Amino acid sequence: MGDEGSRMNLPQNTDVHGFRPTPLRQSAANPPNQKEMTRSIEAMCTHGECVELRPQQRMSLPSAEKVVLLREGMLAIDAMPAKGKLQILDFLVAGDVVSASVVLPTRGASLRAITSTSLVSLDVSANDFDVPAHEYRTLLFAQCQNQLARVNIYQLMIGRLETEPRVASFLLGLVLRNASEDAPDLTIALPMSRTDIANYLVINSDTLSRTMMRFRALGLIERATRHAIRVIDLDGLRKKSPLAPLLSAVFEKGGGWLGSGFAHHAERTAPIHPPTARIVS
Amino acid sequence: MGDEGSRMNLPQNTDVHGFRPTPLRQSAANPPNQKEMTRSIEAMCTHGECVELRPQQRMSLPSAEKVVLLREGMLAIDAMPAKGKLQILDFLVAGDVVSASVVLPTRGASLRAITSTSLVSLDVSANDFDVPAHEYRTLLFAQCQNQLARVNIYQLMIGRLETEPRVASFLLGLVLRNASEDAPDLTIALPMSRTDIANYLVINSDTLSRTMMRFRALGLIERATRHAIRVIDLDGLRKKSPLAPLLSAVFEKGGGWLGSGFAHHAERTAPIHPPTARIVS
DNA sequence: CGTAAGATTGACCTATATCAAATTGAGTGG
DNA sequence: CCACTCAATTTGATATAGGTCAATCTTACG
Repeated sequence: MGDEGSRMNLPQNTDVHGFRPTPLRQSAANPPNQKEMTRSIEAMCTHGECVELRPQQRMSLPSAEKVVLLREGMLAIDAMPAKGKLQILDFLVAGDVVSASVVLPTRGASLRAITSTSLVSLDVSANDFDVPAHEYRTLLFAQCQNQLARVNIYQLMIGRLETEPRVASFLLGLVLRNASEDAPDLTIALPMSRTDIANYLVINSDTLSRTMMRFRALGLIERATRHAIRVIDLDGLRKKSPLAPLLSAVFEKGGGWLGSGFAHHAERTAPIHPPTARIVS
Repeated sequence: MGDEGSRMNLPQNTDVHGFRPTPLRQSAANPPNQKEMTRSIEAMCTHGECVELRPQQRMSLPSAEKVVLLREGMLAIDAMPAKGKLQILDFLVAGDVVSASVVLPTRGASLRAITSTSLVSLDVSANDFDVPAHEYRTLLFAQCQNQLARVNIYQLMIGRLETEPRVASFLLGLVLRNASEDAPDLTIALPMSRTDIANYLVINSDTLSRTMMRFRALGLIERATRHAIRVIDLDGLRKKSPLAPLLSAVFEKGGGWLGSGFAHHAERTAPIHPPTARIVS
């Protein structure tokens, strides 16, 4: 298909959403050479089909032999375990990959763009490009490990935590992922709607709203815009989340468990307009 | 350490639990040669440290460079997201592997033997044995994919399903994994306690009990022994589980999504005595 | 048999879901 | 620049699934 589909003249979106394509991160154990990896990815990209999606545009899941690499923007993985009950399994950011095994063919499962996104669809079995098969395998393995770690945190979040700890953990994860020690800009972007967040956390969006408001009343956070909040009392937030140590270990700079979380930088987040939805593929 | 630890004279346990060490299964995409794989595993085993665990014995999680391969028996992966709230992330059976990335270092996370188990601890970075590095990588990757698929189902189960569908899905998964088309023995073993199951499903054990009783009253299942139930009305069970199609696709013989589920054969399940707990390592 | 851990059952209560109404605010057209 | 419109969010009122606690009941095993 090439990169047809949806690359029409978006007023200014192409320039507005603030996501830089970041290189894939590796798992802590056996970290392959960073520069090498980046090159591999570039090479792989030239062999895949590029697709651009506009906000709220959907895409079917990659087939078994395919792997989708997100280069820019934010994607949601939607699933529908029970009729009418949407669950968002993950928010993906630049550098993340999706393969069929990451998202089983559940009824109603699909990828949905939160912001304008740019992605490449690669063929897993095609070993015949510039990239050595070994490197390629390593990359996939690293990503797989990565996904597993993310999924683990998610399991714990939606498993036994009550609403407050759950929301706190979500926010904390976002902050830790973004914050740099020197410039503690604790603003986090939430390009997705409250409903999306609620579906991710497996709570009601009303309940989410109430909880966020309570956090605001407690002086833990404040609202920057509708799609960005600033954390005021980081320690207070930590106290609300039993997963705080785990989140630090995994997401924090230097914590070094692995990279590539579901967060992204906030200061570049500008107005995001979700125009029309359209189905691709 | 070799295989010291806990191999004292258990009355008859060593002979009683009915788990055969099964070969690792592969993901559907790119399935490596089965016989080759089995050989790899054998070879790898000779290079790892073997450990035997008795029921309820605990073991710390494998360190980052290690991978634990379960050869026989059943293990639970315990985690404690919030103080006092145990969550069982997975039940592992012969052929499954655990690595650090599969279970993040959460507070209170550990492996616990449900039945007597036999396992090997392998060093991921040691590429210098009989097994070609390539094969080894492939194996790990396949297992990783495997885990991801399992984890996905789990997410959907504990995510948005209510109690009945959740329990039904759990049972259905177990049945589908065991049943062979010709001899539909719908007996499933539950070597773990109700509390363990409840902690896996993230529901209260009281609620689990009630639900199971309701299923029994509805004629969906009947109790064989305390640690085994028989499914009477498979279709009835399916109707209770929105995940039925997914479970079929993943676990059913010939469904061919992948192998290695959390279920195991039931007819060989004999009295299981959980004697004393002990901490290893 | 006796005993104790595990499983079932009942009574009650609370955290969230649900539903609906009120508010906000981003995009639009004058 | 302002009023207008519609969707997203917040907030209030109410309902309920499932959690909690305590009292049996079962069953494995000494």
